[in-house]
Amino acid sequence: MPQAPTAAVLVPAGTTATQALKDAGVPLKGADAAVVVRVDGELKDLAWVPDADTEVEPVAASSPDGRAVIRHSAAHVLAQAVQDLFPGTRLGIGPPVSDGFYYDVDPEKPFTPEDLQAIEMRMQAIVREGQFFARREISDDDARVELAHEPYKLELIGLKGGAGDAAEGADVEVGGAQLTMYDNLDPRSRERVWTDLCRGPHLPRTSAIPAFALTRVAAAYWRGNEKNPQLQRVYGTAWESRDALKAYQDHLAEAERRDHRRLGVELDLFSFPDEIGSGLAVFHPRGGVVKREMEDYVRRRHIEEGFSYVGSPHISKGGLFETSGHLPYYEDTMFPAMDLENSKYYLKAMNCPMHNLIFRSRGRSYRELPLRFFEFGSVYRYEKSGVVHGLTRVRGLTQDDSHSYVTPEGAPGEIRHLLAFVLGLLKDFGLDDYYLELSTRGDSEKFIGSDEEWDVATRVLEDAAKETGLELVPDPGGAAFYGPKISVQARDAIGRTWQMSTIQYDFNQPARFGLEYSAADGTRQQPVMIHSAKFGSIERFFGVLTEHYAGAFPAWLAPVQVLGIPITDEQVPYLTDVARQLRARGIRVEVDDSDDRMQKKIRTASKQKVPFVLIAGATDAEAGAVSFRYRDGSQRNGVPVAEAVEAVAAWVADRRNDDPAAELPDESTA
RNA sequence: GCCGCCUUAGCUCAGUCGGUAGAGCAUCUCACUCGUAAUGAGAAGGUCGUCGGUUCGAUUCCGACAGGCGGCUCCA
Repeated sequence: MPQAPTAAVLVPAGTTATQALKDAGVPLKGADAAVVVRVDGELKDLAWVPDADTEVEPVAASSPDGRAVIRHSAAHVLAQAVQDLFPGTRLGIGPPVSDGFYYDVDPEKPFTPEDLQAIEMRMQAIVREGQFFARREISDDDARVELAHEPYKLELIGLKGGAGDAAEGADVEVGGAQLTMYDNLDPRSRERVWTDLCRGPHLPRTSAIPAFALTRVAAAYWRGNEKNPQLQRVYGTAWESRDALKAYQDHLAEAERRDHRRLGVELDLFSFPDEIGSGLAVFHPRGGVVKREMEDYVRRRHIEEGFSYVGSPHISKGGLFETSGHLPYYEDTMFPAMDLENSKYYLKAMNCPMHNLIFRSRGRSYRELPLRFFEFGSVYRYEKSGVVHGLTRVRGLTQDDSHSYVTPEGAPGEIRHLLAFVLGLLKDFGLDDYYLELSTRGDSEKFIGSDEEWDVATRVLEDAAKETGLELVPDPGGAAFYGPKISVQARDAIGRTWQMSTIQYDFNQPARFGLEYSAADGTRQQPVMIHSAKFGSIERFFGVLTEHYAGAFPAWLAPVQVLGIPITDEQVPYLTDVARQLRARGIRVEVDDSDDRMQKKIRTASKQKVPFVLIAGATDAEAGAVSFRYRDGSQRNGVPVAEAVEAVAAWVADRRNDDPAAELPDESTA
């Protein structure tokens, strides 16, 4: 990415920043052009004229701030185009966001895709015209008169200064103490053709927007509150150059290709039959292999880390969830109760109450602690219909859920242990793009327990999280009702983040369940319980992994690890024997004995993303050899069968996450 | 849950300005036996998401419901 021209420039009193930059030789055209200047951390228009000589820092179009300015200006052009084409449309807010911008508007009728095209064309016309963005200060009262026909803007005027709290993005419109309007002026007549309440800064002219495109239209609640009316949110993206826009669009296209929902169909991994219901997945044999490999590995690792594998049912009488405290808080996200034998039975939405009962099944000694229960617990949550999304947001999921029961003194050590375990596991699966989030108590009444308890719990988690050296993002108010949590947020192919692993410190449930252990001095003490899910949910982790590898799973996870392709039918028995030897080593291998031509079989294997393709023709068979073809198209010909079997078996046994290829050593010692 | 859009063969999609439909891939059959991403020919496959309404007639128009997609809100 190009670097901002950061060398400071002196703007003499009474001179425009533009003139000073020009005199200093700072570029004003192109991807590195200065689009605004920074003065004491504040961004100013290029037309800004200081009262006294002032040092400024040019802000390049390609810098994060520069892009935000381009996008903000593009949002204005969007709103202008909308009002040109659909007079009477009211304006909400139009801030830059990551990778683009949006403008919330309230038109007579929702926009159609054709409307979107028309808006984009009108925007292009406005950009070509090269209208000036002119800043104008205005008093609150004058603004109320001028914006009398814009009810949403009037509301913003009242929020001035504190606007950042009022609505995400609102502070870009009315952030400061002094209200400003930005007028769009006709380049020849200098007549005002459009105006908008805005804090700025903006590009000098509409023609300075280098490249933009509208992306989609959707509804959004005014000021983010579902009680408010829904506006039409038009999304767009804008960049410092056509190339940057193109690169972004290519990125989106690539993300679409990696979409786990698409790959799930193409690779025959899983599906969501309508007959079962929304958000309820079935895993097909190939997806089942991946899922089982994930589970086998994570189960083994839990046992190695001192966890005991336990089991619990999928439904329970409601009293259990009353005791745990879940039912009063989350009844609306649990499936409705079944009435049976004068009891209400619920599908479980969490596993912890069941594990608490295992703890309580007999007297516990401090000598047993930390006591660690783990299982693949299937839970059901009635997610709202609009939020269900592939495997990443489902209504039936399986958590690799564990609960550690520890003495209060033992809690910090156990949390460090869990955190190291979790991060190690993610790494074993090749996931490394993530950060930590610390979710703490908020103001809401849902959080139970004393301030002191929360403080202790939060500090313990925070200390452990900081020790990892990973980025730690605060998430106030995001905690569970019973305690704070650390979560690992992983980024998927499209840059969305998904909560994966969680570690939660819980001092409430042990009290609610009356959990006790006998301490060394003979007294009865209450343990602390620490909830932890490593994948989070198997389904979500599956989805994220699928996108991470674009369906080309590491060999140890791949549904089919080796595919044998004969050059002619003659080699089928030969390859079948090779397959037998591989199968004896635990390798998942198939031989393609279909009628297809060899080239077609290779194409099919490539599309199925099989890591090792073993080809054998007469030459190979006579030599007792096979030829490797890897996913990247590279080859290794004439490899003796014993060596080939060993190479594949070793690669898989090593759980290597990189892609096998000819130029890489097949036998890893690393 | 809210707003908008969408639902035609296993998959991806044409199409019918209202007269019950078509392609490619996949599948099956036959021929071909081929050295690193698509051999050829043929066959089979759909009460056009479901239910209701309008109509002489609905896959097409209208409504409800279900499912999907994009956002918003939510996410123990």
